[in-house]
Amino acid sequence: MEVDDGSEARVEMKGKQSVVMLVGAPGSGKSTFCDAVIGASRRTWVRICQDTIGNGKAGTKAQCIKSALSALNEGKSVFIDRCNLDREQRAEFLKLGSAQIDVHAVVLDLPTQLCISRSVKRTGHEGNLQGGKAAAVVNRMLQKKESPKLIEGFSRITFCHNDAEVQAAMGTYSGLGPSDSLLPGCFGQKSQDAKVQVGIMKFLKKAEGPSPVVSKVNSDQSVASIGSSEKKGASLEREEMPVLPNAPQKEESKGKDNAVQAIDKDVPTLAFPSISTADFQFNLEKASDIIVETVEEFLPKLGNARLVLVDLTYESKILSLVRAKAAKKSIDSSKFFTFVGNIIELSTKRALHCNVIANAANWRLRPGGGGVNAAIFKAAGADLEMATNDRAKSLVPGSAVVVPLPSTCPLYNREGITHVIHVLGPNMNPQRPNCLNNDYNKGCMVLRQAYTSLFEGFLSILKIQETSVTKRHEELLHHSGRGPDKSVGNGDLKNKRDDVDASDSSKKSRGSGNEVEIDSTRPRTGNSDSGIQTTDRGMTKAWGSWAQAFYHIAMHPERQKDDVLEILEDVVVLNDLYPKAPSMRQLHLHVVSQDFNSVHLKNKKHWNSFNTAFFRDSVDVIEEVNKNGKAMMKDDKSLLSMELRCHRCRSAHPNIPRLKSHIRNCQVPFPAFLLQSGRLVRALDSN
DNA sequence: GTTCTAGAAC
DNA sequence: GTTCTAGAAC
Repeated sequence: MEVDDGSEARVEMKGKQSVVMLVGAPGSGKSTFCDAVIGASRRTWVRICQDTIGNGKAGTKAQCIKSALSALNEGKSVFIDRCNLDREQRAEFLKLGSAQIDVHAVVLDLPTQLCISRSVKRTGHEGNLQGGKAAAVVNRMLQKKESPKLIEGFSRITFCHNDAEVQAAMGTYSGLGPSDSLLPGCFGQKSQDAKVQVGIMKFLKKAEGPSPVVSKVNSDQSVASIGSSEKKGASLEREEMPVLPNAPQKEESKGKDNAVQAIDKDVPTLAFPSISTADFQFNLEKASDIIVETVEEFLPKLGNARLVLVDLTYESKILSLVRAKAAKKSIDSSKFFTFVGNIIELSTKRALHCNVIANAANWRLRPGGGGVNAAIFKAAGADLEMATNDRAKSLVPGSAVVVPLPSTCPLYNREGITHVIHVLGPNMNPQRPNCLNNDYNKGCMVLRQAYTSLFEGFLSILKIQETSVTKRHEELLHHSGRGPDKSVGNGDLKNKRDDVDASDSSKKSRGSGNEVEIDSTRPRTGNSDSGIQTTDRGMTKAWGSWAQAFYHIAMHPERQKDDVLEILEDVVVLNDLYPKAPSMRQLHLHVVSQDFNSVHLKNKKHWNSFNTAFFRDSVDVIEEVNKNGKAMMKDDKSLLSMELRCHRCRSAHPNIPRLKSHIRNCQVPFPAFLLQSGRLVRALDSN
């Protein structure tokens, strides 16, 4: 399996071709997707659209196949731009695949309402699906849809549920050079309740099979065990993205596109324009390198926060360069992606919620001029001018200044933007003051400084927010009646964040339950899209960042090639990240040996997690699932602090070193319960 | 989950 | 004084 590491690793043979089948309802953006990739790609693509294939009019599936074949024969790659919603429709096109030709699916699974509203609104669409009929047609089609599966013959399937994911996928395909190929596998699929159980049971059946996996390290006997990391009421459900109580439909009635799920509103996001490439005429190739490199450097520091490079049109050269370079570096596209839209109306017009935006400012920090600077100052009104003036009077190239927006500011009210970061890049335009005269040595350095200052500014906002949220949490816990401290310096920022929290809460609480308090006080960083889980008792639970490792692997197994042994549709097989099996988020099944003589087993909690009732054997869990449909964890922390007893002879020992020296020599047979029901599986021919 | 460390236990 | 544990921080 090759991995895109930015080197030549992904090159296979000369001229690897792809057939990419778009899967989605009318209005889901299939044609836009194809056009964006074709416009930016270094590979030759042909879009085959059934709506136009008959001399500009609708044609047949057979005509599409014929055109696809001839394009493939010419060495081109092909987009199949038709709905392809059910398996039967897709089957014919899958036959186009071969050893040299991968067939991929890109599933544009956007909200039905959005597809309908786009279909209804569109004029002159090739498929002639306009007006009121569209809603009925889209609805009917979506009722019949079957999600594509690898088993149909796709080598890669990418699911997109919102605009951001669509643009990330565009970036991935735009970045493909003529001889590149993408990793196989299924990406971005959301779990569906019913199917999940099936998937897990399939996996458990494998473990029950005749030749269970045998632990490779110093084991004399092995047992397959199941470990769910749920502490309370664990049921065998795969993790899925938490769903917030208010689905996007509410706002759709206002006629806004709601492509991005409500969940995105909780993710701190910086939207920034390309600095210096417009008015200051900075070289695009160099600028895109600097953007991607600086982003790559900052992403690990940003926790769950996102960076989004924004430009006005799909034809934007800088966006496509950055998309391609970011894809080549395998930058996490959920953390950094490019986005088409106007930076001052991303939330209301494009459903991308950004709490911070960057302004490509001028050195005097004055409104006017053109482009982004003029637009932002105009949209923010006098509030931004005053707030900026409080912070700084001018900027040197390569620096940035963070300006909190007062709550009266229209950008704050309408778009939910809490801060603007002004940033000044190098000027390469001889028509403008302080031109660098084509000195790109200096120019690149200054541009890099500019992005660094910008991202550091964003980081400082995140830290202030974190402190404020934690503080609020503490206040709630202690039922403190006093107001927030009015400290000098960033005191106004702190208050502002509190305002934001309050407004978030009131939005969420409309018509929904009373989980708002927990939601609005939870830490905002470090738990990302994944760290909060609602248990079946309606409580929310935060996972520590360490416990998320499996989640990240499960979501993106292709990025962990050193640890991952096998990627199946429902299951990832990997070497333990920690030599001693950890309690992690994500249902996982361990292979554990019975010697317990490991240097990594260091304390009481370690020992007792394997040698008390806290430990659930896979045999028992499977039986419980078969009987009750789910399995429960032992909800008893005291099990982990019990006295230390030998797992063979049950003798008690005062501390870990004494216990360990005992178990090295204890030869008493294993207790009876372990010997029953196939709990112990013998490894090879040793005893 | 691991690492670090103060303080308990020896 | 050294060993070990338990809790906090990561």
